[in-house]
Amino acid sequence: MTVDQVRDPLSRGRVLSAAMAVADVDGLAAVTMRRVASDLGVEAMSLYHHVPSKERLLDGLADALVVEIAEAVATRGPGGGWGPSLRAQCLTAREVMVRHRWGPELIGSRREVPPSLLAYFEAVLATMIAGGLSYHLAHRGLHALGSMVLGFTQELFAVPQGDDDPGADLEAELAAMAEAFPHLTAMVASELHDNADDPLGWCDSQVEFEFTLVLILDGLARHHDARAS
Amino acid sequence: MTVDQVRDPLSRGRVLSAAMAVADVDGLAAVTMRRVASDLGVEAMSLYHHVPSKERLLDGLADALVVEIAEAVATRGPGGGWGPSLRAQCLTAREVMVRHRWGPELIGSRREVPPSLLAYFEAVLATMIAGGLSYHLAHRGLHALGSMVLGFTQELFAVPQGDDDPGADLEAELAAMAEAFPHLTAMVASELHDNADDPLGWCDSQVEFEFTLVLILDGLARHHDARAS
DNA sequence: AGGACCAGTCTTACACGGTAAGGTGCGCAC
DNA sequence: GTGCGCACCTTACCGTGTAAGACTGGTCCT
Repeated sequence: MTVDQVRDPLSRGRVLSAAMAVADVDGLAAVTMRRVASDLGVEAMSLYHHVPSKERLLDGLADALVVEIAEAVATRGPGGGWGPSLRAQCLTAREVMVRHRWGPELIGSRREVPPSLLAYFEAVLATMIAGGLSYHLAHRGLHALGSMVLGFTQELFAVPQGDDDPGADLEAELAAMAEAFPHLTAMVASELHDNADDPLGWCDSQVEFEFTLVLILDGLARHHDARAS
Repeated sequence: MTVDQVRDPLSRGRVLSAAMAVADVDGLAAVTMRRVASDLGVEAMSLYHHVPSKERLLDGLADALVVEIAEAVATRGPGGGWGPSLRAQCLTAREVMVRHRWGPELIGSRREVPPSLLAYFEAVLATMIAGGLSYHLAHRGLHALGSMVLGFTQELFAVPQGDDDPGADLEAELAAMAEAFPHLTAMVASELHDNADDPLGWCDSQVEFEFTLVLILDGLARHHDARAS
């Protein structure tokens, strides 16, 4: 019979959406090629036409999560100074993470940082720069707040992959990135300039960790002193 | 032939050690019943006499990790005031996490907090109490520092499991806990007392998150102001 | 000594996971 | 029509966790 309705043709996006739905309902462990496919009314192997492997599917899922965060954060109005804005942005990000409880587990299991994290960082960074913070301080703030929301021990700026294209249009790529993430590229440029003697040391996660640690310890000390007086 | 040497008899501890060795060398994904068994010169099913399931084995692995952290932290001398001591403790904890890169992924995947986390918290808390911090402030510090080191979004104090024993010796258990973790129990008692009207609200992770967030934002603001002046 | 018991290990077997290889049917260019 | 190619399906394989039960060697009672 030709009563079969025309099936809309599946796509990477639909696969990722289905995977996210499964994770939301039944947890990350339930995200299985067969399960996702079945939810889409399709066989498992069909997914491989839109996603190269399960590991990449999970990468995509992580990225989709970060996109959701970045979008939610971007639609936060400026509201007040940079402090309150940042606060609102972080709380929004946390809301998304809480909505998808599998977030930390998934992100923790990825070897590389989801590309869309750059968009999220750009938004947060823009707020700090608009508030007049130096690039250096903003960089540290990014680490501190990033680890708050995402729960990191890992390197934040581990660039995903070595290039596979010969790098002929590497310049063009950099230019595109500069346009998409102006504050981020400006920040990296500034930090690189300040660390001209040690170009690899501009982003040392141990140093950033200690900075955040001191921030917290100082904060606790001030609360303590305030009550003691 | 009886040339077989007497094999030392395997045990939960040896299983966990082997699992940790596998994770250290080849990552968490390589921790497989067959692989762990094979490294012990044994068949996979033999592990089940010492560990009820793979999930529980991973629970045990997470706990072993936290034990390592707690022990490393406990052997840190007092050195200076509470501030420097805390700093040293947190850096030590981080060292262990960095040594076992699978730590965040594993902890993120556990539904419940490893029991030995209490020992670690007790050590950190003891430092704060010795420094004169109030139980309330110390509680908040515990959250802030705990999420720094372990990368948490999850509830820290989610008590593992409902009781399976009828609770006849629940009192005895509480007494034992009070002896093993005196500061922790005192803190909980104090916080419960302060929240007598809402006994469930003494530990609201959202509130704790916001507190830590403000700590960081205030710290950034002070750095900014210091440079502006 | 002889047999019952038992804890620890191995063997076998199954269901379920990811995915390689190739088959099938539909829409389109000529 | 005929051929092509894409999107999907079928089949098959190997690796995983683990249930069920068989095989050891030792220990304890009698």
